[in-house]
Amino acid sequence: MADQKIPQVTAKRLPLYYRYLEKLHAIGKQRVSSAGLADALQIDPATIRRDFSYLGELGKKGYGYNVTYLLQFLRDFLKQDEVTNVVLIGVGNLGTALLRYNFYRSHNTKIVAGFDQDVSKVGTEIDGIPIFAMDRLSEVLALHHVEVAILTVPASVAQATTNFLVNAGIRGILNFTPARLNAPSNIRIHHIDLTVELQTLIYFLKNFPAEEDVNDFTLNSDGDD
Amino acid sequence: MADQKIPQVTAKRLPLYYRYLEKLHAIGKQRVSSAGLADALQIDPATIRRDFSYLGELGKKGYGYNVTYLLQFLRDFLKQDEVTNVVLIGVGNLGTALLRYNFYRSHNTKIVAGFDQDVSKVGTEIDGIPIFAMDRLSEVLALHHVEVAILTVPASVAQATTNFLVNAGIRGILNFTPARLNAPSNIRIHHIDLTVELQTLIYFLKNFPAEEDVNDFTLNSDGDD
DNA sequence: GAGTTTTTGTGATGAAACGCACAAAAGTGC
DNA sequence: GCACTTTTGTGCGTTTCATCACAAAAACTC
Ligand SMILES: NC(=O)c1ccc[n+]([C@@H]2O[C@H](COP(=O)([O-])OP(=O)(O)OC[C@H]3O[C@@H](n4cnc5c(N)ncnc54)[C@H](O)[C@@H]3O)[C@@H](O)[C@H]2O)c1
Ligand SMILES: NC(=O)c1ccc[n+]([C@@H]2O[C@H](COP(=O)([O-])OP(=O)(O)OC[C@H]3O[C@@H](n4cnc5c(N)ncnc54)[C@H](O)[C@@H]3O)[C@@H](O)[C@H]2O)c1
Repeated sequence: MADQKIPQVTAKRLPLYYRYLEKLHAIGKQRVSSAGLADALQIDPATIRRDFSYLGELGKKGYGYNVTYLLQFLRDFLKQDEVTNVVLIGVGNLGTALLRYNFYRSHNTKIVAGFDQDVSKVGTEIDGIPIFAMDRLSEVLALHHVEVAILTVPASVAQATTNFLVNAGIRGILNFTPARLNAPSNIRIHHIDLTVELQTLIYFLKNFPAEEDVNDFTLNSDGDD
Repeated sequence: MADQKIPQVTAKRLPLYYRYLEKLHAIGKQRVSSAGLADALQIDPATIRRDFSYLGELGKKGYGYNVTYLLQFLRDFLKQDEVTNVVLIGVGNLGTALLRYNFYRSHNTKIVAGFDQDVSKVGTEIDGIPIFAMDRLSEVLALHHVEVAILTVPASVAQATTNFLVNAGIRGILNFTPARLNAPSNIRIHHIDLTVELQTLIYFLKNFPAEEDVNDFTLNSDGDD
């Protein structure tokens, strides 16, 4: 793989570009400029060009970017033809919504199984996705080559569940609980804290009424966050 | 309001501090150091001290921070005693999960109503929260002094719905749809793109297997914002 | 109460990301 | 095929955020 060090923020924007290019391709558009992308995605055109420049010289001066070529390039780069299987732990309100939302329909990610402690849920299916008891975890991970888990259990059991997941071989966790999880440093954890997102929006609204927009993918979060 | 310019990232971390201080207070802890907070929240202690320093000199050298005092200070600063009413537009899978999750239980934010186009949903209640038709929006906003909306409609109607919301007086939108919304610059929009979050996690996992953790609020950055 | 330890608040430095501005290349029009 | 327009790729200054490192202050110890 010829992927050098791509800045974190760039890696977060690539799926956005990819998604919009799919849309352009679907409506038969042949070419697009950084300015065109900028309008649609509300990202500075220079930032977009810089992002692409990390991947190579993908455009042509005076022309812009060829939609089909760029789309294919990003598909390869993001490995969009390989399907990634994931599991979901905690089939409650939020977990059920995520199971029902079929990521696979529009993306290369598939939730292959749900897990829950509640015996009344075990053995059922949600939109064709089977729900298992926790003690079947290792088995299912091995069968479907799963390394990523979505965590939607109550915060009180989040750490214990994490330990269990790590032990079973999970390497990445998308954590929806408000708990800050401890795990070995080779385990990648992204936090999505919906309560904080809402609180932060309200805070900015109350305190900086007429500020400019700020893109906010999870700083996630955020992170990123 | 004695709030100067607080860095964006700091504003996103304050609710995290607040939440943890509540927990400490509940178990009767009197004092906490930046190192103690750092351990629990996985944020560098210098960053934490710097964050607090924007708000004033809240700690005491050689002692740390008084939990009760700091909690009260943050409560005031974040205006945690004022309840903020919000509405939710699009009572589908995700919308229903959010309605069922009572933000109010642990925070100062209350979803007072849901709205949906689907007549079979209008007139029902979810956990005591009434669901209205879209044409009742202005009325409900005025009644409850609502300025913030959570948007969980299909992406295809997201822009039209946004226009409608802005027109009705909404000033802040927490957008769960993958659409990039256009709105006047005085409207604050935060994006939470769950698909991108998942894709980004997988990307990092595939390409940088043994990297260090990166906080990702939403930014979530958000991050993400 | 003198000496030791703890811990803050912040100056200084570094790292990451953003976006201006422009040369160079390619396309378009006549 | 010449003049003009479009648009990329990137050098570079700016902004934003993270973290080191340390003096100063307060708290403990005995
Ligand atoms: N629902 C939301 O809108 C929302 C919003 C913000 C944050 N969250 C967070 O997301 C998480 C899930 O929220 P929810 O509303 O879906 O809660 P929920 O109670 O509806 O669902 C939790 C599920 O986890 C299962 N569970 C409990 N202990 C378990 C264990 N040890 N192992 C496996 N499964 C277990 C329960 O049986 C239940 O099905 C919580 O941490 C919550 O704080 C949810
Ligand atoms: N469910 C998830 O886990 C998930 C994950 C990622 C992104 N999303 C995004 O969140 C949004 C909602 O997802 P969902 O799974 O809840 O979808 P859904 O189809 O279950 O719910 C959408 C709801 O919006 C209502 N609606 C449709 N048009 C409307 C209009 N013009 N005005 C008012 N209401 C209208 C529908 O009646 C429905 O109740 C989508 O944009 C989706 O892309 C959802």
